[in-house]
Amino acid sequence: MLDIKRIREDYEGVKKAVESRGHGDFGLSLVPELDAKRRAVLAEVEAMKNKQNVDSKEIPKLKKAGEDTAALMAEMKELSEKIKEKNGELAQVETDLRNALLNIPNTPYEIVPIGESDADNLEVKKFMEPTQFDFEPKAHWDIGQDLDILDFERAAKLSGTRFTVYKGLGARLERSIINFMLDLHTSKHGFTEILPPFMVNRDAMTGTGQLPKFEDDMFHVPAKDFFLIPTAEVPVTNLRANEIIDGDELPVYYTAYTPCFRKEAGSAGRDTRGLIRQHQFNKVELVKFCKPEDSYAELDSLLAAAEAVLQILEIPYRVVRLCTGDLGFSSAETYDIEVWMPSYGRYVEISSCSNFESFQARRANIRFRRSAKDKPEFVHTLNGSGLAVGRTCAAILENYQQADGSVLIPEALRPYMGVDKIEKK
RNA sequence: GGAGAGUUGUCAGAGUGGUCGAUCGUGCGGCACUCGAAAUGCCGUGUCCCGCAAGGGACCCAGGGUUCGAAUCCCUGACUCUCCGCCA
Repeated sequence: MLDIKRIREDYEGVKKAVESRGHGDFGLSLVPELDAKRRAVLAEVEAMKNKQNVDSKEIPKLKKAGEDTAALMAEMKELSEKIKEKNGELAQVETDLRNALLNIPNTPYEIVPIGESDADNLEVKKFMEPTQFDFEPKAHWDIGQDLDILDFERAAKLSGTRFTVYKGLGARLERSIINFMLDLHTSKHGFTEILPPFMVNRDAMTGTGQLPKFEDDMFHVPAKDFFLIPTAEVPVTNLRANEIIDGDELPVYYTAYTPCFRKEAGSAGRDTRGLIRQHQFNKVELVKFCKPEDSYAELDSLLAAAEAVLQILEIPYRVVRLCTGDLGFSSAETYDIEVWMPSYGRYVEISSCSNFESFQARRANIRFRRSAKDKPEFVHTLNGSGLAVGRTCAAILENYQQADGSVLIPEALRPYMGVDKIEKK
């Protein structure tokens, strides 16, 4: 959520920033009028309430003096009804204003390139060259089926398309990747491990920006009005909702493994094979809370922590800075890490590292106090995948495949796997 | 799932219709005393909104209701605790 004061003071600047995303003004133009109306109605209501407060204090005094209060009380009754009416009007304007604000995306950071789609993203770094093979490499879905470690057909029997069953060393590989990532981030990068609920309420989903706009992308559990989390970002960021964090505690670093659930509603026909786009996938997430002045340095170190995973696993990747048109709703700046996927013949997103500045903090009401004397301020929140586990698994299968159909296990995973190779039985 | 109790400021814990934003204690900040500290004493200590300001409004789990007036009464919901049931 954008700061209403900022919209008031720099409407043109905010408008320009929001429109740089390329999808209109997201209803921003409704805000000034709603804001003005809210303040006008608020002033009226408060004036009436002031009269009510002052006059109703007279009643016990009059009663004590033995005077008749019937006339005054009748008058007050009338006022009370007017207040109720005006209050309804105020509540309506406030709801309208809040809804308008909740549907406006974050303003892109100044260095975000202007662009329409992922074609306009800017490559800022590259690690290793794309893997070369002296044989015809296979796609991970074929490798997985040939080695009997991935079973898409039986998964379809259980849950339909976009689900996978991992089997044997496949299941073990997925679990090894999760443990490797968590161990790396907790022991080398200073993150505290969190194991959160996988279902959350509406407030949490609104706090990080998934609601109200993207309800259709989420799996909903009607029995309790819960949502299956689309990313650990939701429970982990909202862990600190409605808190005032002691300034000395910042920055706070959390990491969490969770499954993620997404409808993938708008992506029919895309990535229908393999592990790339699933309704349920595993992810290790990194979340940070920090002081505003530190957030861009924290984004750099967050990105570095995520990159470290692929560097240690020795898998080729590149980093791109997303352009305005590709930037997520809540984000002010995002770097995507894209891993080399031989079956696609291109780089595929495996992590998205974003600085949300105060956008989520304002929605979820996450503040901090620099010292005991200072007023609370909103923190900046950041998060990034560290990394998507299923895609990492796919990248390992494809980049580490051998001519004989086996797959070598990256050195760093061998202690977790107990074997150095997956081969056909 | 059934029955009961509870949810108040950093914490602990009063308050059952009218100067209650809220007693007392504790914590925290400041001052005094002290060589320094402890102990003690004094003062100050929530958040949000509107307003240039003066000031005003709101918040005692959340949302409704009753009333001239609600932390206090009523209804609904969430959560916590105890007992029973069920269960990994």
